[in-house]
Amino acid sequence: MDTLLIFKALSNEKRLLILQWLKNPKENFIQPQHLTQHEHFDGGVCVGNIQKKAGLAQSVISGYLDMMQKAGLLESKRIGKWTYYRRNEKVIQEFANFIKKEL
Amino acid sequence: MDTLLIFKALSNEKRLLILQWLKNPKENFIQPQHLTQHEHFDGGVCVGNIQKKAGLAQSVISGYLDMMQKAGLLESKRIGKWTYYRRNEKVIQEFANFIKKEL
DNA sequence: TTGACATATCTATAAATATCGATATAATAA
DNA sequence: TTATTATATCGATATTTATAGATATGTCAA
Repeated sequence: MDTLLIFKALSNEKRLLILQWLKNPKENFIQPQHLTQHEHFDGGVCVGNIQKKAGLAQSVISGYLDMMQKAGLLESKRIGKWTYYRRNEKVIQEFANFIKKEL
Repeated sequence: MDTLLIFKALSNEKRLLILQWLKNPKENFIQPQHLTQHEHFDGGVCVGNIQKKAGLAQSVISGYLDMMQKAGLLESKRIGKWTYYRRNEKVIQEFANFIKKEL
């Protein structure tokens, strides 16, 4: 876990919000029609819907999500045309423990 | 508590280290001779000693410490010529709770 | 009061980050 | 195959951050 990368990823208001929004995808994002039941990536939201909610250019959001994934905060899966992103709870938990014990 | 300010303050390696060093001032910094017992600011380390440990210019460290104080992570007290900085455990605890519950 | 020292503030520059629009790539639909 | 849609990458520019050195301010000691 690269703690510094995580702090950098979260030192931006929109990225911090995105991580929090992803705690409740159903309440915070338009629900996609694209997914059939069996290819579900549970809790995942496609780039376009995150972009609509965040209100920044598509290229910006794509870069943000990539950065957050590289920090370990998110994980993604491409299904057809769409890339779905969701929280990586394991890393987030690890980070929370680091804060509690080492910070 | 301004969470975003805290994340920004900690999104820099040296600032993150300073906060961690201040958990154990005696082990991490030269002990100052300047303080008499009664005017002690327990756990506080003067700017110059933090600067020596961090290895950046004095003006940079002064700015870092000010930024960390504005974020609430540190508190300071001027005693004579020296300004002592120490951790603000209350805010750090609050931040840890935020991470655990809201992140 | 002057000199020395600790810290804070100011100025300048280089590097990193934020952001957009345009284009490239990948997948699907017609 | 071609057009359309979703996402990723590229190129450009503006803003922010990192950093140093110079100077100002505050405090103490001679």
